[in-house]
Amino acid sequence: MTDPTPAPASSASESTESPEPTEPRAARPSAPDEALRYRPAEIEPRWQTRWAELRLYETDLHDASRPPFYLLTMYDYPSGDLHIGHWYVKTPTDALGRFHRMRGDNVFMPIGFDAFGLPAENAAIKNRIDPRDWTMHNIDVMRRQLRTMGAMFDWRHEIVTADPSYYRWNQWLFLRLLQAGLAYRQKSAVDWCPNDGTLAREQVEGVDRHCWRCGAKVEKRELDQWYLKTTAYADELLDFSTIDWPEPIRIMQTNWIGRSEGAEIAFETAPSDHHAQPETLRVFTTRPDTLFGATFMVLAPEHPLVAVLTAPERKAEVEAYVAQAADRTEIDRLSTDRPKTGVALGAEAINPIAGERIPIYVADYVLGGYGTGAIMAVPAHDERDYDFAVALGLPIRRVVAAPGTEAETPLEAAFSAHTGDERLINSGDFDGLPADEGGRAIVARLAEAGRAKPTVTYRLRDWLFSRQRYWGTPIPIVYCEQDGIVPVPEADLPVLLPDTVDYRGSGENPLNRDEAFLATTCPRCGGPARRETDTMDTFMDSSWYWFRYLSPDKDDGPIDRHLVAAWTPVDQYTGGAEHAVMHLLYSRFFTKALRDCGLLDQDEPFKRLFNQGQILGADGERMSKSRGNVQDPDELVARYGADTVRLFLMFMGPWDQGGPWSPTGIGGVHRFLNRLWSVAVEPHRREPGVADTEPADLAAAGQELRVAAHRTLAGVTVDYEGFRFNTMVAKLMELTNLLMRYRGTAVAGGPDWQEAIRLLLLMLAPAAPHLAEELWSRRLAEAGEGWRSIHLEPWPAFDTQLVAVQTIELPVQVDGKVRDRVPMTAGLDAAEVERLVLARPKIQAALGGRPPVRIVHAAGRLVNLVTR
RNA sequence: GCCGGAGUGGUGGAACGGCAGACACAGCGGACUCAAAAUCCGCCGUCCGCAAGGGCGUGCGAGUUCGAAUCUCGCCUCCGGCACCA
Repeated sequence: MTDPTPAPASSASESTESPEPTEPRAARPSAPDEALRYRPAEIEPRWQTRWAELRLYETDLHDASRPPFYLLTMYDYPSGDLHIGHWYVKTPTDALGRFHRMRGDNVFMPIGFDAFGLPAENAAIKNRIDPRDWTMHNIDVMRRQLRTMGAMFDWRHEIVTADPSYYRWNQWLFLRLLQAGLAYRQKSAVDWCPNDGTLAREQVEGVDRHCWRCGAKVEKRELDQWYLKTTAYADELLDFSTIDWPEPIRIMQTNWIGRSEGAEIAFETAPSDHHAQPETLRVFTTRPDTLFGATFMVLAPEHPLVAVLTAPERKAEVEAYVAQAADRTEIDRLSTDRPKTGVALGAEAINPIAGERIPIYVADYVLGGYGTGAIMAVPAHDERDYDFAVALGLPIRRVVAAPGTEAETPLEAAFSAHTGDERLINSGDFDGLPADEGGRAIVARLAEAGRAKPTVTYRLRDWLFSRQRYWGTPIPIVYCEQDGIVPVPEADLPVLLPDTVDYRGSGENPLNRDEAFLATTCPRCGGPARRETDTMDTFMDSSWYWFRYLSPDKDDGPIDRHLVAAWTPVDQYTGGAEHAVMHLLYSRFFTKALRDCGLLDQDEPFKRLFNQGQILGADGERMSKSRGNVQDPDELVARYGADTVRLFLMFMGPWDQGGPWSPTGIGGVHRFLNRLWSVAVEPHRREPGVADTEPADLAAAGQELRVAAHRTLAGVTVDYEGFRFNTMVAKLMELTNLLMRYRGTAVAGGPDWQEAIRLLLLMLAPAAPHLAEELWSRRLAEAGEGWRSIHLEPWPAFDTQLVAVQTIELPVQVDGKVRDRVPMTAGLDAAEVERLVLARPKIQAALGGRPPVRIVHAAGRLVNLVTR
């Protein structure tokens, strides 16, 4: 999704020098029969075709006989080709879906493309091609690449957001939000990228404030913009109680929303020669308890009262400062270690509780966009105010002190500790009150006079929704000289994006020059009107796409209420954590907004979320064509087959961890599949050079196999449930290695062997679907049974008798150090265990004649003899 | 600066209060081969020791516990997010 990978620069892949000396398909003269060799290049396309013919992955959304399981993976921006990172997200997700399906769920796993967005336009400008052609071509390439994964995507439900059949409903939904009062237009300073136009706050990254897509430095510009009222849901968005999401994401969203409780306090300005009229200056503070310590006030440079209150003799300096603040590069403005600057307005305000007159300053450390854009400055108890006061030589008055602190002890830094024991000082009637209580009392006293009220503010801003770009959903609005802003009637949707665009090599929106698009009539008065040329942020597309997947062709509404009720919220969503505060927050907002528009009956979009890690380039940097560190999966698939690539990605490490890409080890996974193949296909064969050793006890060996198979099954089941694919693969390797040991002996081919192979294939089916299917079909044919896809088999149940531990080797510690391992039957009582343990010579030696003063039993796991 | 996450063999990792290093990669040795490749088998934290065995080991330092890679506190390093939010 919204992958910022730039347009394909040049034909990329210089043939990656593989560190593997392995050549998997080298001729093996010792294998006489071609049909007995594992050849993924032959079996994988064959089964993919067969599955498609059988419509194996076309989910019947109306099948009520099985529980629905909506498995969603973030759709992709069609940047032109898949890299290994796409496989890293999608193939374990597919394994999870297949596992759920075998467990009896009706799994729906759709796929689509986030097709609007800037790279298409950048490519268009650069290469003089149509963004639509570029996008659609890329989608074709990616469809083909996605199919090589062998994933169970239901392609009948594919979505391409740049298609009018999709974006028409963006427009329809926007009109509903507008009706509901959740969309509005406002002129305001916005972050502006010279290449990419307007950026959302979230799209500006880093200390130097660069564009998240192109990296260019972001400027400020005043524009009329469309906004969506995300802030209306700030409190509801803080509630995660009904969803199971990773804690880091919940924390990031919580911080992003940034709720603070405090009070709004109204100060009056003191009448002066140049401004006799008192003005009200509202401030927001989280520390009303420190009101008596306010020794000055600060307005943000954008504050409307700056110009009003400035004394004539201060005018030049104040205006210069404001202008400088506006121009100041964002690097300076945002750097927290920059010395505080500011200038006095030459005006004073009156502290509403103390009656004291305090000077008013303008300073850029106060933000125009937060709270009221003005603060009461309490240097004694706020670090920033302290720095400012020191820089300008302003008074600092302590009003809160810990018990036992001398009230007049000079402060060397702002005192903002909060243990609950602090008391008010220098605060008139309020002296001696605990800080919390004092704050409430001060607000209450002011509230009586209408000069304060408890207030909550948020860091979260409304969603800046307009983009000055061509390649997006046109906002369905016209501007009429008579009627002003007029929504396009539903019946006239979609407002189509014109097919031909005239780029002139600039990032400026070509719609602004497109007369055929611009000129229209007012739906209200029929007079001449102009169309809105802004298009929607592409996060609009991704804010509801999972609803549309259920009924992508529905042409009388955006969503199918029945299917939505039956299938959503999404049961499991997978994708990258880079969307923590954008897509994942907008989607939650949007779901709630649609609910309040009466279109849905649910509060959250995604019940459960899993963030897989990110695969970086071999250099540890983000994979991108420009860095030349992209791993092409096609190359690996050609060499090893899709199943090996899938399994390798699962085996690399914990799925949520990611890490730098390294193909080291893929050969090991491939060898594993070859071994698995050979134990299944040629159980009786013995490799040249292997000694002829029959197990001494055939029955015991058989039992060992059965026990191992069932224990593997028990473990693998838990691993799939917990997304622990790496240990799942390791367990399958262990079982295969055990089978390998008995290959070519009398155990091979027997019932226990057959049982182990059967379970092994079923366990492997979600992860390596082609190989499992091939071996399964051979097995059925050999047994003379009719063919049935392994992917329609139920997940096997393990035998609890076999899984239960019969004998153990109990580790025995003396004073915490392991000294021996004692074999015994499981489940012995403590006395018996003790007797066995103490009889061991090694233990006696370790005790050295000292009797244990205490014996700790961890039943079945360990015994610790303590002599101290 | 604040908020997250992570530090375990040569490497990816496993174990998540109870046998540290499962499973792999790389390396070393062997079998097979005229030979090589492929395949199969074995060894593989570190130090002392011929061995048996023992010492030391999970970023550093304390602590809790019979017992800590795992829990607590304080540091260090790396990665991600936020960044004057009053």
